[in-house]
Parts: sequence; C-alpha cells; structure tokens
Amino acid sequence: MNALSDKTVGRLSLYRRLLNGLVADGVTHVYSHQLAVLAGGTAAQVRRDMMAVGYTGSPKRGYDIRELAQSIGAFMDAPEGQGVALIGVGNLGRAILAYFAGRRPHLAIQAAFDADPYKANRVIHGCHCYPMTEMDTIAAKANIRTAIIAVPATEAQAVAAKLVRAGVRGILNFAPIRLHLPAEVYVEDIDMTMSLEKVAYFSRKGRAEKEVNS
Amino acid sequence: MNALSDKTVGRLSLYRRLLNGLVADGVTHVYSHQLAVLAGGTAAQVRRDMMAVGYTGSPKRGYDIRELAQSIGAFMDAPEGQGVALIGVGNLGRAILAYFAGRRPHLAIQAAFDADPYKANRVIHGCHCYPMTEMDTIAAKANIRTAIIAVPATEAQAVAAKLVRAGVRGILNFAPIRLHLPAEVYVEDIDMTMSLEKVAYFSRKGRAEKEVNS
DNA sequence: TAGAACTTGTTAACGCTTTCACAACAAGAA
DNA sequence: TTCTTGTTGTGAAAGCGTTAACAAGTTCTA
Repeated sequence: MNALSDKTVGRLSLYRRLLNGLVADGVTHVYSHQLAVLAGGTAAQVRRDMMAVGYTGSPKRGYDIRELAQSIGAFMDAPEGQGVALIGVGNLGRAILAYFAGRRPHLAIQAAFDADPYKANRVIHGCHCYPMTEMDTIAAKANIRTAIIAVPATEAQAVAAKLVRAGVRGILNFAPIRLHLPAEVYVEDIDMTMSLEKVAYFSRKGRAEKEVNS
Repeated sequence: MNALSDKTVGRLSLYRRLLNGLVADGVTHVYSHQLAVLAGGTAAQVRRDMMAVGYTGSPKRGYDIRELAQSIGAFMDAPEGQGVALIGVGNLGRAILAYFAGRRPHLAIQAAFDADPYKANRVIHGCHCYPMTEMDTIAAKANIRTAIIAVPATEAQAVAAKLVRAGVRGILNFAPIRLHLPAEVYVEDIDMTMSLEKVAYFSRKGRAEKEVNS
C-alpha cells in the first residue's frame, strides 16, 4: 500500500507477465525459486517482493499463480484503466505504437501527437494521431497522466514541459537528453545510445551482469 | 583501467555526449556542478566518475572539455571500432536502424538479420539485411561481439544462444523475456512494457525519481 | 605578497537493496 | 501420532552506490 521502490515495481511488472505465461501453460502453483529463475533473480528477492505486495503463499505448495497475479494487478493497475499519450510519430514512435497496439487493455496508448501536420488525423497501428497544437485539450479531456516522448532531442524538453502543464505526472522518455522537470513528475529514461555503449563496453571488458532498464 | 561498475559506464557515456554538445557550443571548460545539472546528478557523483576514468581537472578552471571527452573515449571505445549486429528487422528493428544510422562511426550497426527471407539482401536505413541462416558466418567474419535482439519474445532465447555460439559477448535485448545465457555474456534488457508500467504506477502514486535504464 | 573565493580529489558516512540464515509451518510417510 | 522434507516469511548482515565533508590547490584581488 505504501511507497514501493522503483526496482520493486519493475520486478512486479515482470512477475505478473511471467505468471500470465504460466497460467496459459496450465500451471496453478509456483515456488519462489522457480519464479526466480524465470525472472533472473534469487528466491529471496522474490519472497521479499511478495512481502511488498502483501501476498502470502503457502509452505509446501508455494504461490497460487492466479491469486498472485491478481494481487499484483490490484496493486499496480489503476482500477479504471489508465490512458497514455505518445508524442512524436517518427520511426521510433510508430514502432512503439506497434509494440503496444492492442496488447494491454488497462494501459493503452489512447492518442498520439506529432508536430508534422501531415501526420495529423491519420490512424497508425490503431491509434489516432492528432496535431501537436491540440495536445493540451485532448490530454486534459481524456485525463491523461502518463506520456511517452519519442521526439528529437532538441524538442524533448519543450514537449515535456508542455505535458506537465497539461497534467501529466509520469513520462517515459526515449529522447537522449535528461529532462528538467518538477520533482513530483516521475521520469524514466530509455536511452538506447547509452545502453548500446554499455553493452559494447562490457562486450570487450567482459563482465557479467544481469540488468534491467531502470 | 580496472572494472567499472555498470552504472558508472552508463554515466560516462552520457557525459561524453553532453561534452560533445558543449564543444559544439564553443565552450572549453566545465565545472563538475555544471556537468551535474546537465546529467541530472550531483557534483560529487561527477567528480567520483572522473576519478574512475583517471582524468584530473584543474581547480578554479574545472575540466577541459576536449581532453575529458577524449579521455572517456579512450576508456570506453574499442581502438579499432566495434561492429554491432541487429537481429530482427520488424517495426522495432527498423526503428533501431534508423536511430543509429550514421550516428556513431566507432559503434555502427554493420549487419542486420531476419528470419523472413523476403527481407534478405535489402538495404534498410543504410544497413544490409541478411537471412538468418548466414548469421554465424557473417558475424564471425566481421568479428562481431555485440548484438541487438529485436525479435519476438518466443524466438529471443534461441537467437541469443545462437549469437553466443557465434562469439557474441554482449547483447542489448529488446524482447520482453529474461535471457538465460552463460555468466560471461553481458545482457542489458530494454523492457518497454516494464518501463511503461513503472511510469504508469508512479504517475498515480506520485513519487519522484531520476532513473536511467539500467 | 597575503588573502579571499571557489574549485578538485578523496575518504568517510549514509542509505538503499540484496542476500543470508533460520524459525515457523504444511503435507506426506511411517 | 511423530518424523521427515521442503517450503514461506522475516530479522539481521552484507554489499554497493551515493552523498557529505573537507584538505589541498589555483587564480584573482588588493
């Protein structure tokens, strides 16, 4: 119920996805050490994360998969679903639309925006694309609090500031710059250049690590 | 020279990009606290990272930008440049190609592969696309040690294993599963679903954080 | 020259996350 | 029932990374 750590939330999201996969396979129960190998962690960490959501398993039978998945969902999802906006419908933006298209019912991209007026009023991968000028009004009307930024680095800061003014409280930022925003706005950066350079470095220097974005 | 931490390497990559931007603006020197605000960190952290690369600035004048960027480069880049392979030329793969196209000379995507034979032997965003069957031979010939996986989750594990057999030592994995590989292979996951769920969660629960992928 | 102002380099303290280790416990076997 | 086996839940310890704090140093001013 109270504040979870950044990393814990990430793992919970992962656990749920793994659990859904297990349900599809017809499995009904899982032990912490099994979930650990699937998630690439340790059994102790899994158990601690379960503590965080307050779900309790049974010794000798482990965790009830369906119950646990539901428990995580109750913890993470907005009860009424949550709309997301995408800003920037270039190469990357379109790939993001395709990636999330029809995937999650409770966390769908409801509107896309682009500065290029030629892209406006088209439907791309099932998502309506609006001109940037309408961002404020549409975001406010749909009560959107989460946004994905996929615009060039030069425009990202201005777009982010505009989003915050429109009521957005969390941003997934693909632009390769650090955004400067009020402290109450949560920003997660996905910096592909940085990630690739890290991989290249450790490819040469040879160090093993299990790492997750964020 | 010795093993740097994962996070430090990430920040060094970021610093260098910021420094290059400053050079373009004609600036010649920078203080740790200036670099810190650009990078979204603290001055102490910047200084500590400089310690890691062994570069030493001058009191009252700060760091010589050009020297520092060069110093980081000597630390991070392979002297002879480093080739990268991309596996999977779907929506996401093409966006990745476009993103990195012509950007970094010393860290370029040299070859792309896809299981779909219709995509083979075409040039996409300046990168030649080969059929998957030739992956081993081409990767070996070009001495590729770094790869980006952008295939569906169901195929990612098999592709990763094949890459490792072909000599790859570092993988940037966009597929939403955890790869199971020998410990000496470095894997960095970019899990967009997980990242978006984190952002959605904190959009509602309202917690501030500055976070970087990985 | 002496002093003021502001920086770097570095050690020590702090805080967060992960891991360890073990008591409590459930289910099956004898 | 009692014992054995293998699990969960959790306090305590360990590990890592960040932040604080300060001595040493450089430049400018007077």
